[in-house]
Amino acid sequence: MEKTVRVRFAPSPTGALHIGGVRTALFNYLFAKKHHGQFLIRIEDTDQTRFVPGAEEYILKALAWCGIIADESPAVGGPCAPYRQSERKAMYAQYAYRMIEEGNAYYAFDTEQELEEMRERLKAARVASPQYNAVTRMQMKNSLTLPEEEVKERLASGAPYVIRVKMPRKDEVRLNDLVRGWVVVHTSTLDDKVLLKSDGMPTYHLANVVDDYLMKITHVIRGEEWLPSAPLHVLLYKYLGWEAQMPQFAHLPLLLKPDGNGKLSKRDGDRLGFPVFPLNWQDPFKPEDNASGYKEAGYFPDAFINFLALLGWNPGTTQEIFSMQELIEAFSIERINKAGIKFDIDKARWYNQQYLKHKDEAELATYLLGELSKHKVECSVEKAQKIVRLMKERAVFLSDIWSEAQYLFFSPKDYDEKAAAKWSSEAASVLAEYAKDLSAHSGSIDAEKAKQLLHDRTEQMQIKIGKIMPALRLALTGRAAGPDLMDIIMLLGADEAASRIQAALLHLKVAV
RNA sequence: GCGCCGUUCGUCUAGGGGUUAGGACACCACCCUUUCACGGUGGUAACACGGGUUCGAUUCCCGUACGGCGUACCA
Repeated sequence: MEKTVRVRFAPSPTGALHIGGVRTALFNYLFAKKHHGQFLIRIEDTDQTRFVPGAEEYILKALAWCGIIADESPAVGGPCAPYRQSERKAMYAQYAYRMIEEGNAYYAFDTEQELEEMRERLKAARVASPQYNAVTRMQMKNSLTLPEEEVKERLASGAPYVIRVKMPRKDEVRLNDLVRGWVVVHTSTLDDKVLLKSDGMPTYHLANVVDDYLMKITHVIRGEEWLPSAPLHVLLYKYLGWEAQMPQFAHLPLLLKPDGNGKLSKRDGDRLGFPVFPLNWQDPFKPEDNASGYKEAGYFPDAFINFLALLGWNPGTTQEIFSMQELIEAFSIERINKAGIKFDIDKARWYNQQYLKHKDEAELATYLLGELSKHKVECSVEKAQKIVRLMKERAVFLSDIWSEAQYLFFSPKDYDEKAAAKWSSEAASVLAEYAKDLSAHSGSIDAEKAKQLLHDRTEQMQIKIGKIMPALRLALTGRAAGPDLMDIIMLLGADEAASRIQAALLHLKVAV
């Protein structure tokens, strides 16, 4: 009988949740749901110096916006509560002590300065890997080098210490990563990582292993930046006697900068003009860390998720559009790629456009109505729906609908320069007559009628209808492009259309 | 530096010992159209390099190059 799948997303509350973190959460979620297991959120706040107020709320809110809901979390609780490592502080030390008793860890008393000196010394001696390890630890101040009496005294006096893992000098650790296959590392290349810090808090390495064990995690799905320390974690499971319960590992490829080198960062977003976070973020300490989010940029959560899901994973078919449910059904770890992914915002835009196109018109109309009431403009639901139908096929974002629709409510203040340059006296003369036709018609007018009037007019004046269309658009909207003009006249009404033409005639006369 | 991981069109990717190397985004052209967009059709464009193994390698192995990550009492 297979164990119930239990996976976790374990962010640390140091700021906004990066898009890469969202993807990691998503893959965990998809995997859990696919196997009818549980997805939990655990807050890794063991570094109190990096704690940022509001970050945890942000993370939870961001995931909720994405539709990633946890079965267990600090917010909803669960059988393994608490889900904040700071609240689990008392649980970790015992495991570190156990490792000391069994000879797999030791106390270390070195000061920061002494550690610094050691690194300098090793660097000067051109040591290949300057670290606190099986050979260098014998020159440091720890329970392996100090007389037993002195160790006892130091501990009794309350002197600060850390607990470090005693990395074997000559051994091999192997782990079978679900994405990468067998990874073999020699312990001689690993160092004596700190397990328990001098403030009594565990480091990530200890906390994550202890909690994953206690929370019965079956699969650890996390970013590739953890791959180098995975062998240490494997060793910890062994030392703690939990080998049989050790979760399987899957290390995800990283999201990389669109250009240049390195991981995708906040700076890339600022520089290239796209969000790197799901939601807007206001940093309580550093205003320069404020960031814009996909939500506020007008992306739909389902489009955003769809886009993210196909970064480093693919279904093996040509299907591109997936609902969350479809993603759950299609997802498998075997189809996760190994190579890093250069981030491409164009694909995200395309996804958003696809989703916008298929959005319910009533929903879009509600949005438009909301924007309108913000600007104190009256508009009926029916009219809003008509507008939405017109605007949505050339929109990528929700906000495009509003910015495009504005000229239906406010007459143009200025005119597109390129289009204005093509303004001809010929078109102007037709338009002057057409405005009169519209005025004569007065009141509401349908697109058919508007077209009929224009048709008659151009016929009578013997001018091709195509010649004056751009001018008409310019007069009516101030723009060079947009939806069908007759529909626009219908929406505007005959009188408003006529007066806009008059205004344009006046305004653009100079430019002739 | 050292360790680990990676490398198919510009980007995301499918594929895998014998294929016209497939799809999507972006780009270009044409069609549709009053314009823009949508839509449709078509197009440009890729197996990093060098050695093996093999009848045959883009696919398997080894190097090299390039890239990524790690190398904290950060996660």
